[in-house]
Amino acid sequence: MQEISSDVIRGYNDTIILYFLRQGDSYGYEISKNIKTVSDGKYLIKETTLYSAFNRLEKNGYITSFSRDADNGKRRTYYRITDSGQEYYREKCEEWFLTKDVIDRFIS
Amino acid sequence: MQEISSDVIRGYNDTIILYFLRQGDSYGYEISKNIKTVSDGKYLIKETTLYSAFNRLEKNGYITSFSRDADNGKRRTYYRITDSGQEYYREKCEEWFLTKDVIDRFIS
DNA sequence: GACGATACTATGTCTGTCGTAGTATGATAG
DNA sequence: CTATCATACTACGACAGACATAGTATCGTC
Repeated sequence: MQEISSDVIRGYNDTIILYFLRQGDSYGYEISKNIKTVSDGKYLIKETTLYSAFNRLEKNGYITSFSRDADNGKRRTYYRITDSGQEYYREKCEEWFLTKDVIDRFIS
Repeated sequence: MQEISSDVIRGYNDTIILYFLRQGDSYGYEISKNIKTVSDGKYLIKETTLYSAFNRLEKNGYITSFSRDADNGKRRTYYRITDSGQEYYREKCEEWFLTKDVIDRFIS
């Protein structure tokens, strides 16, 4: 099976995470499963990539985190998107359209 | 002016260079100008990025290089795409379509 | 004779991904 | 009742590619 480019995804992991957080608070494992589902298994994010993205996003003020006990008795770290994160997501979407258009010119 | 994502381009600089070499032998400065033209000035590749890409491409056998005196009396390093480079270009185009499709699912 | 365009090379920094490993809990199977 | 799997992370270090900065050298133009 042909693989997707992790060097391209690189620029959009933060955006992908925000995509899910826009739909409601979530946590690492769930987002990881959702990415798999939405991409039809074409993209499986690495745990380390995911959690370091959470840290970066929080440091930049795009998300906030809080711990909460889940149904299964486990303690999870949940993440919530901030207004600034919403704005960042919108900007990245704009950027994506432009970038896609430019690269398309070099593809035949 | 909205910028394009260098983290996305990152995965496609080699492909962009090969795009031009498929049209004929060329050299650094010319390719750099061509990238600017084709992208309508939206993407200006950095010199260091360009020349390190040439080195990588040659190391991987996707291009060969040779020196030749240009009209203006200057000595230039020209690059030529190899069969392997042609194949690599085609693969990267395939990959681009897949990657684009996956990322689009996370963009609204 | 200064300056800009051309045509590079060298070196080091930074960012994000990823490999590897480890910790800890709950659910499930044998 | 114990092994294994799914869940839910954290720590650490390696690596690749982009890029900042700087320097070299030639040619044409004013």
